Amino acid sequence: MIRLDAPLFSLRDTLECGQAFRWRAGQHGGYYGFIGGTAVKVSQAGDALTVEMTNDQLSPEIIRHYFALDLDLRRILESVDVDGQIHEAIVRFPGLRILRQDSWECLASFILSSFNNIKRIQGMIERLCQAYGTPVAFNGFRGCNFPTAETIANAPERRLRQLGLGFRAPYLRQTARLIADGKVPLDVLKRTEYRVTKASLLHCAGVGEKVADCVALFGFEKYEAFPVDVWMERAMRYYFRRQKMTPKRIRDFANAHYGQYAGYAQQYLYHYVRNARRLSSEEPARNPQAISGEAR
DNA sequence: CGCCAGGTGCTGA
DNA sequence: TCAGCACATGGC
Repeated sequence: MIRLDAPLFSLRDTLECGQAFRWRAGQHGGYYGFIGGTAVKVSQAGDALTVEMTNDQLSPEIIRHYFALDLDLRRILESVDVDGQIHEAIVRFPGLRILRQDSWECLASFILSSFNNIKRIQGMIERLCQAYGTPVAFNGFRGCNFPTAETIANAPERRLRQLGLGFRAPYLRQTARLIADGKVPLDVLKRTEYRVTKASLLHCAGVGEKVADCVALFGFEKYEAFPVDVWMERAMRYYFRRQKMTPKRIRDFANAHYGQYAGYAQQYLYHYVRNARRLSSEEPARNPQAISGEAR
């Protein structure tokens, strides 16, 4: 068991804000999931973060890095706290941090996310892991870690469709082949600047502007990235009112408005409009999912 | 039962 | 460059 000091950190908001799809809440608090292929149980009490795993395979440094506890979140939030709406989101969900996920898993996951809902994305990924990942166990927790690009690249498209991946099956397979063959070098893209990383990701099948930004933000620490989906368009009505909104205009606006950590602002707004906007009297939630679906 | 979901790729103007 | 359309599937 490892204990870490985790000030200004919310495990729940961090794991349930939709950036990662494989964490599961345990029966008695805490979350089960994987860090770097190791099965773990993570729980939080106050500013103390506890990570349980088989004979402490992961170092405190690895864990601190995964949860981005080394970043000065207070300073980041101050830099994006530029208007009433983002301020509300920050006040409502302080401690939400952007994880440092495995880049391949992140890329694959967000290819599956397109034109889809989070519940089903989770199921698809789970079945993919059970079919092609390697089994890992920890106490009563049994799971499979995420399959490699090589494994997916060699999986028959028909089998992937049987897992319920639908029309995304060929996209995932083709992209897995690109990664396995080194045509898109993920390790290099960690070190390149945002524009370069995103441009490279756009070569992958099933990766458009939005998915590329998600992967840049969640898998490559590119905090300028501002993924625009339907929820973000809803949040942006606060600024655009009746003006014509296109994803590109929204991204340009966000980078100018929030600055170099626009991606952090995006994640706070995303979580906020999906979970807390209904607390505001000005605009009642129209989508049922925002009320009953994944709300607490 | 219809609508919606962390969109992308393709086509034709 | 951009609007319009098909795309698999399941939760609600």
